[in-house]
Amino acid sequence: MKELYLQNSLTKKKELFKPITEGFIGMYVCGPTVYSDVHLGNVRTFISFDIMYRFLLHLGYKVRYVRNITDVGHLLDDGEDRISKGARADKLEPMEVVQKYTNGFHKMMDIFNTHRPSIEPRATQHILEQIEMVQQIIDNGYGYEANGSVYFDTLKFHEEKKCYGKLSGRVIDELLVETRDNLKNQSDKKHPSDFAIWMKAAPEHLMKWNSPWSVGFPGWHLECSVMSTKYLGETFDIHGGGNDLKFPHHENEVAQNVGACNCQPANYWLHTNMLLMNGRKMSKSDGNTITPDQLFTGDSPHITKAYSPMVIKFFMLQSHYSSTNDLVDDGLLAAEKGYRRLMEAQKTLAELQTTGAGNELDTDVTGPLDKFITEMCDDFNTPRAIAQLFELVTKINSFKEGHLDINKISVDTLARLQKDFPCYISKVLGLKNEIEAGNNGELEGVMQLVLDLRQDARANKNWAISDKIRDALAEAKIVVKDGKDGSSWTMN
RNA sequence: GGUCGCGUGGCCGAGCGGUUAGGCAGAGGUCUGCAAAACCUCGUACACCAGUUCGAAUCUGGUCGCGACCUCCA
Repeated sequence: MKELYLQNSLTKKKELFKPITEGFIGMYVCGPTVYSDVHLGNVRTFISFDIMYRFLLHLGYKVRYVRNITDVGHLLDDGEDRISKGARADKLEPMEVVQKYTNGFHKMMDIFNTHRPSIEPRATQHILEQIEMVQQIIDNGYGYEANGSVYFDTLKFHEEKKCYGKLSGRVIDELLVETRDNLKNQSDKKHPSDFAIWMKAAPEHLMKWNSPWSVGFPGWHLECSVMSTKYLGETFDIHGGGNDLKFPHHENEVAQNVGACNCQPANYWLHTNMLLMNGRKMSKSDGNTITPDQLFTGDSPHITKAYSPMVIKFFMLQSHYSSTNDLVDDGLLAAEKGYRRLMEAQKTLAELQTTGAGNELDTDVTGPLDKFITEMCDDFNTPRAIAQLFELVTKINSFKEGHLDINKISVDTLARLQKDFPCYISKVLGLKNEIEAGNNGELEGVMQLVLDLRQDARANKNWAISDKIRDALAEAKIVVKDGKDGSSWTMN
């Protein structure tokens, strides 16, 4: 199997990937909290992990991809549960809220052509296991109960295990100082950096369960520790999430797992970077935000036109997952053209044939093909991998135009190109050909007739008729291109 | 305030000690009835200042600017 290198947040180094069990990979990614419509930033993160999942499958691994749905315990600043807030706002039962936005999330991820995870567990389905882990943490001496809530003892944990803050680069002494002001209204905690693993519920709280400590609900960080352990084991291969989750969420997750099982949950931690818009983080409060639907319809002051899901996805893949990605109209416009050129080349490629008389140009084709995989093996470098695809676009077009002699590549090489090029685009990068999708059989027949008539006019040098047909079609968003071997058309 | 990261040609965006990133836009050319498309050629960019080095966008220090996290966020 090809060597794969990953940038590991835990060690802050790029490392050769070694799975725990040869040929198998366990991957856990923190999923969304389903209390409102999906944010575009979520979309980028989950597209990034989908690409990783797809590529690992392509390399031949058997991957168990677990991505949770957070449906309890994720609190707002004022301490209110996000789901409860959504329930109040929409006048729904909490579980109706969860279902509504889970459905919406799935629909959006389908629109962006991502795979569903192998397992998609919900926090509320794992209350028993969460209670068990809380008990384990208490038994190991890292949890303490106060007024019905249970807290994780970060100071004791750090004194014994010396690893609190390793993932996020925090120093526990600083954490104690920094959050001192917040201590006043959280006096149940021994130390300000301690965090709740079980919370006693107020009487009006909508979602609560019985436990040895109180009628309450689990802490947000706990659910991921529990569900990753349940489905992937105490130690698994890859844990992912947005880099805004590094602290406190992932740091606390590590602490809980080490505290409960005395082992690191994941060998490799991967963090995706944020999606920006016009150079600033997307934020609802200052209007610097855009929804997927607004992008699809063009209904936003930030963009000049509508963009299709695949164009948006292609735009995102042109930057590396660990870099910020700045969503700007010019960038989207450029991505749209590049994406179309890629799709056109795919169509052109399907029609190429070679006699295989020579093989002088074989490496021109196999080189970029090989390099695509090499780049992807280098921490999923999609921008560089896509650059290799464009090298091939030029080759494909040159073969078609006759600028390069197609008979100078072997039958096998052309066959490989015709198999791998579309495979990399659709299977590895998950890009669908939206241009093709707009066509249908009936239109195909009509267009053939129209182009035949126009060809007759051209043969008679009747440019007036010929141009009239072309202009009228352009009005209907159909672009006619006159090539050497007749005319072709595409939907614009 | 603390921690971390970033500043690349008109725009997006890779690279992270010597070798063309790539896409889009722009200029010239080939082809074509014209156009479009396609192909070929082209710009010689790395915030600023100082240092290390035979050699720096890439390493070190400083300056300025931006961002993320520290409190809910993918």
